[in-house]
Amino acid sequence: MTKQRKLPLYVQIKNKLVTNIKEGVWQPGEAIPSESQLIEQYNVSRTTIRQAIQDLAQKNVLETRRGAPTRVRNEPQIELGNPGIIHHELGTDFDVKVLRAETLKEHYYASYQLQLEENEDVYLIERLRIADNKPIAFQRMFVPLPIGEKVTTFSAEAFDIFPKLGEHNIHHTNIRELVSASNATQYEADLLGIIPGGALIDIERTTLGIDSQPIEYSRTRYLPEFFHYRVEIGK
Amino acid sequence: MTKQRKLPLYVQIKNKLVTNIKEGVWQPGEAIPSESQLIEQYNVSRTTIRQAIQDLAQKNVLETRRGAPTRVRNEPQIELGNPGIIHHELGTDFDVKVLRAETLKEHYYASYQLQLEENEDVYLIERLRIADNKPIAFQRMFVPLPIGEKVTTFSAEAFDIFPKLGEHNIHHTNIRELVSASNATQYEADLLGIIPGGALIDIERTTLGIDSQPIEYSRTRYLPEFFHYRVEIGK
DNA sequence: CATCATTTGTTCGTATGTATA
DNA sequence: ATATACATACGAACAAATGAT
Repeated sequence: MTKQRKLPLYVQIKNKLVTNIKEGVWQPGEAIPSESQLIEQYNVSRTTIRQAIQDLAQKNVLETRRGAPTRVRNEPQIELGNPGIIHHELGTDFDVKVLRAETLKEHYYASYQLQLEENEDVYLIERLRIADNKPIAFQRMFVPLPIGEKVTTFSAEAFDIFPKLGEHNIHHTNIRELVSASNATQYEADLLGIIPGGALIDIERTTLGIDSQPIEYSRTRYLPEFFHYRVEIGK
Repeated sequence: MTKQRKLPLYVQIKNKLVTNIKEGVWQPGEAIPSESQLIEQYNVSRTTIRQAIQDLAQKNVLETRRGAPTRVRNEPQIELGNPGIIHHELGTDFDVKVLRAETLKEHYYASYQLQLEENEDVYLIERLRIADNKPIAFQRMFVPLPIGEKVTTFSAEAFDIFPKLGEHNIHHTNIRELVSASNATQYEADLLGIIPGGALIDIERTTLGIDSQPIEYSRTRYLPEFFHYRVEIGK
């Protein structure tokens, strides 16, 4: 049935450990049973247990320390979105301010990016990202009208809208980002409190839903000193 | 003297294997001696040899396949460990111009990034990237002196030095990039043919060798309209 | 095409070292 | 200081895939 009989023992053990973690039997930060306990429980050799644990420690699921019990990692980077890419806003106290939120009858480029038909409306939200009472980014976000109606209810609360969208059963699969740089326009400069022409990090993002249709196209311009865009390749 | 006596046996073995690769005793793509040969050669158990090899295999330095000899990896994962990152210079005809190449006696920040000792010298190369006879990027690259001596021989031929370094048996594992934006200084503006203050894409890169020691730290500033930095997350 | 020696993969058992609580 | 935990290291045996004869 499960066909697991043909998998190596240590892989079977590994699967069982992962299952226990996913089902919350062992909570993050908690210690899992010791090697000798697992040996008894599963009736296998120490080698087998260790290989399973080592693999998971390698994948940052478990954390081992000589002399101390093996624990489930706190931040289970279940690599669902961050394969080495880190966006990081600098600051301690964050806020959002909605500048504009309305339906657009005509916006060729946004419609194109969202792959909408001619007659479909686009919803535009312009927002300011604020950290420690200082504006650090300006965002223009375009979404299809049906999504816009939902987004507008919380666009003033959370800058990252996708966790909230998830609560409304709108999930995303792929995110594509084009990182560039641009000089602040007079409008942007006024908003961000810098001189016109100042360099901004320019992030153009397209987010795809589960059906691979775009659900968001946005351009965000960050003050360089308040945003880290870090990429790690390899390992 | 080397203090290696206190390191675990398998780590010592690992270091010896890495040394053999770095010195070109075993070329990329080539098979290393079998486990039983290594057992005889180093007079340790199979467990020890296997742990060393497994560590390196998992770091993508070696490649193991059941039944077949273990080999040194060819190109350290051009796309495999890569979560969809595309750097793309726009243009058809590319060239490089070396502006400066010399040993620096003192450069605190570069030394820190390269994790060098106080007394170790740093080699600096300043280059201009040219596309279709137009300068599109300015790069300041810092490398440890031993590597600098090799890089200098081809730094005027290839902008991407790592394939060339590979031919000299200097391989890399991890690349970390921090993408930001900055305003062109007077000097950069003159080099790139723009006005001072113009926005540039600023890429700060640290490259690690197979022994996880940094082998390059560089800052490259691109004209935004001639460089795409694209990231794809998910799937 | 089948055979077979070689090579890596899996699993057991055992012993000792070393950090933690 | 002691018991417990993980880390290192040895040896042995069989399984499974490979590559050459």
